[in-house]
Amino acid sequence: MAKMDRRIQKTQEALKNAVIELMGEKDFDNITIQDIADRANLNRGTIYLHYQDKYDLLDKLIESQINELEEMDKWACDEDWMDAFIPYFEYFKQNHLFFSTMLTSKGAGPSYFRTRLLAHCITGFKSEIDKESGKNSNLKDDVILQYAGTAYVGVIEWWILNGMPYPPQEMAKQVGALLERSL
Amino acid sequence: MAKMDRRIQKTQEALKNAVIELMGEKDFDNITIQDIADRANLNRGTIYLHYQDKYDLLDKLIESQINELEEMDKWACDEDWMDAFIPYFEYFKQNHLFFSTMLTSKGAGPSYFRTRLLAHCITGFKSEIDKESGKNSNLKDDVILQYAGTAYVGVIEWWILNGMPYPPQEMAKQVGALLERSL
DNA sequence: ATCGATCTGTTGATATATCAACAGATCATT
DNA sequence: AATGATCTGTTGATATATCAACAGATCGAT
Repeated sequence: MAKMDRRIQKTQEALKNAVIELMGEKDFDNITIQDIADRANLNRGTIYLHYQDKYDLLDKLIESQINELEEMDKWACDEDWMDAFIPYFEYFKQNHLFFSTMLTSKGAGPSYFRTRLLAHCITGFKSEIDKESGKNSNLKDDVILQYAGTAYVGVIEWWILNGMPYPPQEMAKQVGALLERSL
Repeated sequence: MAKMDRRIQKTQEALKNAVIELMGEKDFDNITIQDIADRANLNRGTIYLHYQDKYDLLDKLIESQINELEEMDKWACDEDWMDAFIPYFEYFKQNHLFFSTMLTSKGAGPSYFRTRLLAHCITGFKSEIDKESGKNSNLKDDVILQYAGTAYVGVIEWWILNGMPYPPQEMAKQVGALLERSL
């Protein structure tokens, strides 16, 4: 995601917010391209410059959100295991509308987003499994990853859908501690 | 203001908000075109497509705000004298950030905007002076208009700068009653 | 007084967004 | 089944926004 033309950024941002808003009001299948264009204050044709149809739009929106997470992976890497999660939970908080909408939406398959998010987390955890201390010598990587991944996603989901009852730092500390035990 | 290209609307809206924000932070003279472009998330060159310099920008921004008021004059015309002001005060409330910033700004001349607003109001009142009942037979139009205009603008200013302590309807009723006596 | 840094206003090539119009698809109603 | 209304995806002409680069102006610090 080097540098994108400002107009594309704005268009995508407007579309993202429009979709989030509309999905809060009706089922995704009942949302029309015209609705999205109107809400985003864009010409309908503009949408087709970037996407095939509304499903492709939703896909790519999710994709780009996941990509932002991947971007964060590169920066915060070798920090303390607890603090490493602070920026993530701050990010979740900033985009909580997106996450809560995507995690609860019924329309576009029962949370296709959840699946994508889980896959991303598992990929990210792969290189973090402790291979040295021997504590995992009897455990399969598959199992560890699935365990830690669903746990992590589950906590994120719980935190978002319950109004983010703890501050990001607290969540980062807790989740960091738990993940360190699991991996 | 028939129908404007969406892009121009968005650009102007972004610039308006950027200028409002920045004027809340520093003196207008110390604001750079680059600042405005950055805040509005626009290319600096784009500003020059529409304006000569930052002073022209401010002028035109004020101008367009006044124009919106003129647009409203056309619609709400022959209604009840009290209710006629409701949309105006709702409009003031919606744009209260603009009004409060423009009315307090020291940089661009001690409220050039106030002068423009007053001129607009006086123009609007011209056709509303009671010529029939005879109650104004001893009074000069000039004086009446200046009196009512400054009074009206003064109340708007007070209302905005004091956090809009009464709802728009209440303000419309009060101001409507007072203006009816004066004109 | 000179430097370096920033701001300014402008240019040209390019990318993107807009708008109006189109034909075909879908869907609800009659 | 026919009708009308809306949605869809696409097109072409046009308008606007972007970006990088430029030279000159301004200003503060050395």
